[in-house]
Amino acid sequence: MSMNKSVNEPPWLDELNPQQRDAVTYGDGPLLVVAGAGTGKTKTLAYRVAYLIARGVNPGRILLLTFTRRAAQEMLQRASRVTQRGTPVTGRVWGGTFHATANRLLRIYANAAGLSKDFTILDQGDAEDLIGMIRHEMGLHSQEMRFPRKRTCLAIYSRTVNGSMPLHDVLERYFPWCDMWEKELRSIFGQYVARKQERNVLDYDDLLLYWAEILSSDRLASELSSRFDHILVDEYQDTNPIQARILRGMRHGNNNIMVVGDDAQSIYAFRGATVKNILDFPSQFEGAKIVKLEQNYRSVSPILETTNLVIAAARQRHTKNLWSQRQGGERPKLVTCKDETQQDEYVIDRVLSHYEQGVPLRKQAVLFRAGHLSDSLEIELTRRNIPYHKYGGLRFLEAAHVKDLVSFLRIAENPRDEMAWFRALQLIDGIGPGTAARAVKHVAKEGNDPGAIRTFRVRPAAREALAALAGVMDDIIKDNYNPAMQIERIRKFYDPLLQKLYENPGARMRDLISLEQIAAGYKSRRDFLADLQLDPPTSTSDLAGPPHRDEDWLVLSTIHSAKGGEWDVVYLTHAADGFLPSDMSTGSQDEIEEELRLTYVALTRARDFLYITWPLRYYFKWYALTDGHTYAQRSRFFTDEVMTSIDEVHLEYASGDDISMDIEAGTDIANRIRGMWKK
DNA sequence: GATTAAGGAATTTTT
DNA sequence: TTCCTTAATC
Repeated sequence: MSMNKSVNEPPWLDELNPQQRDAVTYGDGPLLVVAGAGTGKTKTLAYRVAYLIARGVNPGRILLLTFTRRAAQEMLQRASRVTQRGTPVTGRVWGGTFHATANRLLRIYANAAGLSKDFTILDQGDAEDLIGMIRHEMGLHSQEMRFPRKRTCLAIYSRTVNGSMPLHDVLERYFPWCDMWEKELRSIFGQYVARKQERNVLDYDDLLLYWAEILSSDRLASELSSRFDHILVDEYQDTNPIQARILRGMRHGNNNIMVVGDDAQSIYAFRGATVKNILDFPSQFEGAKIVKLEQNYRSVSPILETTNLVIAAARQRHTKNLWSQRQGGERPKLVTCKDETQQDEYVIDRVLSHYEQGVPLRKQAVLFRAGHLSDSLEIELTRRNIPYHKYGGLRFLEAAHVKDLVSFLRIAENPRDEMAWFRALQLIDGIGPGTAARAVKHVAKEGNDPGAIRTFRVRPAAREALAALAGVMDDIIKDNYNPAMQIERIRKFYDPLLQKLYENPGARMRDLISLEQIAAGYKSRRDFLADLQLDPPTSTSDLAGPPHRDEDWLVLSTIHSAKGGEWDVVYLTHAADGFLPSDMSTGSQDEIEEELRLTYVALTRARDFLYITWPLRYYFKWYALTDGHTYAQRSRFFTDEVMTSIDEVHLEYASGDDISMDIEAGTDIANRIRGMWKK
C-alpha cells in the first residue's frame, strides 16, 4: 500500500504484525499467503474481509471459500467484530464451502448448465449405491470375479473427476490392482453419468464439475466472475485441480484473488487435493504477491520445537521457520500405555486434572486418525458422565433411519430422484429391490408424477402400505407445508415402521425428532436438503438439540476434522504404526508423507500442553471368535531425533489390570501403603 | 419374486 | 462386529 493512504487506514490494523498487515492491506490483484500453523491465518482472512468492506467494497460482492461453513461463519463474525459496532454487514458476504457455493450458483445458472433447478444431491452413500446398482445390472459381481467394490469404483471415479486426470492414469497410479477392469469401469462410469443426468441428480463431484463446465464458456465465465469483486480462499493446500480451474474461471473480469494455505498441512490427497495448487499459484495468476506468515502465536516453544522436528522429515515442502514468543511451558509427553484401556484411563485422568486446574473441557481435545478409534474412550466417558462432542467419523446423515426419512423429502423435491424412490419403496413389506426398480420405471413412464405410484400394481399384501406412502407424498408436496410439518407428516407413516425395522428404535426416534427441530429453522425444503447434505451438522451431539447452551464438553475429533482448530490441551491417541500412519496408507512414499503431515496437523493444534499416547497391545475386537492381540510399535514419525524434544512416560510396566494410571497418584499411593507399616 | 438364514470378507480420512 | 452376497425357503 502506498504511504499516503495510511492516514485513512482503520486503527485496528495495529493489531496485526507487519506480514499480516501486508496481506490484509494488499491492493488489487492476486495474493498468496503461505501461513504456517498457528500464524494467524484466520485472523488475517477475517481482517482482510473487514478491510475490504471498510474500503467500500460491497460485502455482497465478496466470495469467501472455506473448508466448512463453520469456518466461514467464524471468520465473518470476527470481521464484523473488528469493523463494527454497527450492523453486521458481513452477513451479506458469500461464505461457505466450494460445494455449497456451487449448489447456490447452479440453482441460479441451472439452465446454462443443462440442469433443472430442482436437482437433488446424492451423498456418498447414494452415489455408491447407484454405482452398485449399475454394476449389478451389468453382471459384474464383485465376489467371484473380484471386481472392485462399489466403494472403490466410486473412489476411482471421484479421483478421475477431481484430479482432471484420464481414467487410465488414475488406475495406473492409485489403483493398480484394478487396472485390468479399465474397460468395464469406463462403461460403468458412462452409465453412471447418464443415469444421474436422466434423474436430475448431482453427486458431490458434479457440483464442482458443473460449476467448472459453466465457466468454460467465456460469456458465462464473465457473467459469473462479474458477481464478485474479490475472492478469498482458505486452506488452499487442500484444493484439487478442478477447484483451481474453477478459481481461474471465476477471475475473468478482474484478478482480485487471495488464497491462504500451508503446504505442510495438506491432508486431502485422497480427494484429489494437491500441493501443486499452491506451488503453481504464482504462474496461474500472473503478478501474484507472496506473503509468508512465520510467527506462531499458538503454541508454547517446547511444543513448536517438537512440531518443527516432525515436519522436518517431510521431503518436499516450502521451508518455513516457525518461531514463537510464547516461551516457557512444558515439553510434550509421549506416553506408552499397556493397552487401549490404560490409554483411555490416562487421557481421562489428565483431562480431569487439567479441568481442575481451570482448563474447561471444551479447551481440551482428543485427536485420532480414524473415527472408530475413539469407541472405547466414548464408552468410558459416558460411564463416567463426562460430556463430549465428537467431530468426524460416522455422520448423522448416513444413519439408515435418517436417510429413510430424508428420501421422502427428496422425492417431493425431485420426483425423478431414483435413489430416493428406491429407498422409500423398500420400506414397505413385500417390496424388495426388484419391485422397487419396476415401480421407479413406472413412475418415470407416467411423467414422474409422484402420485403415479398409486397406479403401480403390487402384491396384495403391500397395497395398503403403498397407498399410505402415496398419501404422504400428496400431503408433503402441498404448498403450505413447511419442512418441519413435512417431516412430521412423514413420521406418521415412518415411525411405526421404524419400530419394526430396527433394534434400538428409541435412539433413532430421537434423531428424527432432532431432524424435525433442525427443519423448523428452514422455510424451504430445498435449502433444508442442501444444507443437510452439504453442510451437515458437524458433531453427533449438535443434534441432541440445544438444551444446555453454555454446557461444557470435551472435544473428540478425527485429525481431519480438527483442521483449523486449536485447544489448550491436546491428546493425540493411537500414535502407533498401523494407525498413524494408517495401514491403508503405507503403499507409497507420497502416502506416508501425507500421514506425516497429518501427524503434524494434529500436534500443531496444541497451545499449552501436548500428550501423545499409544497402546502397546491391541486386541482384535472385530473378531468375536479370536481373542488374540497384537503388539504395536510406536509411530515411526516419532524418530529419535524428534524424541529429543519429548519427555517419555512409561505406563506399560505398571501392574494390575484396571487401576487408574495417573503417575503422580500412583507414587502417592505407593507412599501411603508403605506408610501404613511405618507407625 | 420376496424374505430370511447362513456364510464370508474386511475395516481411513470428507464434501 | 457389521456389511454384503448367495442360497434356501416361503
